[in-house]
Amino acid sequence: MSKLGYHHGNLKTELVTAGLVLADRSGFEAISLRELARDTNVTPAAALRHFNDLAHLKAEISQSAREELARQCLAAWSKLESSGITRESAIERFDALARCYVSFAQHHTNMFNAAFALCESQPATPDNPSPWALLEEVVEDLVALGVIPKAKRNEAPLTAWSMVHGMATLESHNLVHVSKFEGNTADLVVTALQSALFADE
Amino acid sequence: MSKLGYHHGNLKTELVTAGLVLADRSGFEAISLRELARDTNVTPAAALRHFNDLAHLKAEISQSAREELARQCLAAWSKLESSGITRESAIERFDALARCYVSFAQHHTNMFNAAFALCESQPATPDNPSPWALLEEVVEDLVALGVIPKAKRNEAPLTAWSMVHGMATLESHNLVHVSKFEGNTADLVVTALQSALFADE
DNA sequence: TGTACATCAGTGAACGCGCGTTCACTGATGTAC
DNA sequence: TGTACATCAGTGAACGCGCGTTCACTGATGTAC
Repeated sequence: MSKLGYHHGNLKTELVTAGLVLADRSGFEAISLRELARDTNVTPAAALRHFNDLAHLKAEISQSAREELARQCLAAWSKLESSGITRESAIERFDALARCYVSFAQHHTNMFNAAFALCESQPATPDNPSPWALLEEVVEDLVALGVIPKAKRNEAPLTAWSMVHGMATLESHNLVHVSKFEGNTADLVVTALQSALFADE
Repeated sequence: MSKLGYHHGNLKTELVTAGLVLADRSGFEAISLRELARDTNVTPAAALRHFNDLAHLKAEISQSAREELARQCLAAWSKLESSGITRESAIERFDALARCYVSFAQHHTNMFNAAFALCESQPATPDNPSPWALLEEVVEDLVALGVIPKAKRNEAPLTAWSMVHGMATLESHNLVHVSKFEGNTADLVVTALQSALFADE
């Protein structure tokens, strides 16, 4: 929040933000150190005072995209009418998470690809919030409430993730159009997962 | 097949092959025109006599990776003992396809990523063989044999693809280890899909 | 409160590099008669 | 079967570019006394 002083004050954060914006507009591959420096009105070398190299910066940008995905899912939850820990509310949250994940890939294709781009470095801190953590959480609730049988406890989160992530990936790569499917892909995911995971009764 | 003459004779094909090898070794992003020219003992400009630009060449390399995936699935089918058009044999083929797809991503990570990398161009001809076409084929068989109910005919292929492709993607991005799941991911996919798609009886 | 000084966070110039693509060219191949 | 000639598929040099990273530097900030 510093004025027009010599010191920027917030450069590290702004570099990541600029990277997210650039990735969203032009794709994760378009990110370069010099472009980010231009976008933040700073010398290229200045950026390297906050990151070892470009790879580390890109890793944090990718993380930031994952966190944005998780934040959108949280926002979708907060709009739900039901609450508490009933079966209905837990199922509703599960569905909302799956729908949000898929629709994020549909509507923010570049950012979704950035979120799961291959990176040469690892971020310094864990994702917060984390899409995977949200999924684990809601699946645990469903197990606790008996919606998902205890026998499936270990496998259920990964089953759900691969289905959801798979459809999201197909969406973001424009591969759904390869199939002639003419329906709502989020619905497809939700019903398939309910058949695969939920208890019969 | 020409000798050491001035004309290469097979350059177009060899460029794609060299690209596939390079992608497998160093990743799809490592592909450059000059590197491929070096690998085929040819001048960079020579490559551009066969492709408009690097983007078109990369698109064909990516296609070639998809075709390799499809070929491996076909090879897995040919090893199956059962044959004919019984329910058992169709289910076996379905399972084998899912397993092969996932295990391809596990064991040929770079090539799987190349197969579904984002490309700026489209290949000139359709994939042959095509992983998606194989999947459609076997699902159609399962519908015809009543293993998958007719009501699910339209959605079944995409459901199967997103599950299989999702797990494969998670494998190839080393994300399965984020979950603490300690089992066979191909088994997971197969059982989940059977629950989601197959008729109850 | 003022001052000396260490540390922090930038500048700006320069480096070397590999890249995609272009161009005029030339040797090899294939075809018409 | 031989020859003239068009076409094909390479060469090799050159272009301009944007890149990541380095370095010595300097102005701003914060701290000890």
